[in-house]
Amino acid sequence: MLKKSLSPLSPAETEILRLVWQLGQPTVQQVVEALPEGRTISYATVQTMLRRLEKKGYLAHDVKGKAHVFRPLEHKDKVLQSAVTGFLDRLFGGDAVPLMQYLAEHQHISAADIDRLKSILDDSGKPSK
Amino acid sequence: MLKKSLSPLSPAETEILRLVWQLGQPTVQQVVEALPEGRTISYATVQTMLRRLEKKGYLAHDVKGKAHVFRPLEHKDKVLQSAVTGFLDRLFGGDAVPLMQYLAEHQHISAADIDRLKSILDDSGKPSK
DNA sequence: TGACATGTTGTACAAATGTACGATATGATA
DNA sequence: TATCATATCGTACATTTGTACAACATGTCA
Repeated sequence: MLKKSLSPLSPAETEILRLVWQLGQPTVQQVVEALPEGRTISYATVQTMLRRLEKKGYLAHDVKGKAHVFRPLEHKDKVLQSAVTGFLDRLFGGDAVPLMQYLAEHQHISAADIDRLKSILDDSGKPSK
Repeated sequence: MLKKSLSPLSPAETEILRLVWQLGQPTVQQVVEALPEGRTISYATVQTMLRRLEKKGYLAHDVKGKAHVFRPLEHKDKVLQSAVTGFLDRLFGGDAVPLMQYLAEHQHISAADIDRLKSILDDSGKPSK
């Protein structure tokens, strides 16, 4: 069986896909409502994005009343994998460390987050056992 | 004085801009040679990217012999800022923590890197002095 | 059951993107 | 100085992207 690799996601599509993950099984309307403050795109545009995501194989929909309810088809991890890898390659030549440094320095990371990350880092540092 | 915000960078432009940073003051030829293994795009295409980057205000060039020598106009940090922020917003709703977790879990981070990151995290955790 | 609000569908379209060819200019070299 | 190799410049062009309108369909409620 040939494993069709996913079509590339455009930035705007990525943005919408994230909202679908966040919402679970949203309708177009719900996605629109979940758009972040200040991000104003029309209902029709969101709909187009969802349509394209479906065509590209990232989503499927069920009909509920007269509305479409969208749900993810591809595993989120898989999508993250390729999105993050692509980004990392383009901007940092594939090296995660400078990106992590950048994030550590420029983003707001809470004390709790720090502990959590530290333990992940510890685990990956000292393999298994 | 109005501070014109930078035009958005396309993925392919980003890829090329990174190489310019890496190389310092490269010619088209040098950028082509620095392309990662397996990334095959023609000289002419790289040239177009450099031209567009220049038009968008990210690069300038000097003439050296018959070749153009490109150099960054915008500060790398500023570009990283907007590229990382955009990516983070689209894929993680602006929250850096899940991205860091993802990187910590999926990328190869050396023990030395871990120490380095931990100290950065410590510093950002306990604000100054 | 007829109108209304709300959905989807079909379609459009300018701009951006990724890719590159052909023509022309120009240092270098014999 | 004539030729060659190497640059740039102008241009092209199919796709993709971002955005959205108009038309048609369909639950719902009075």
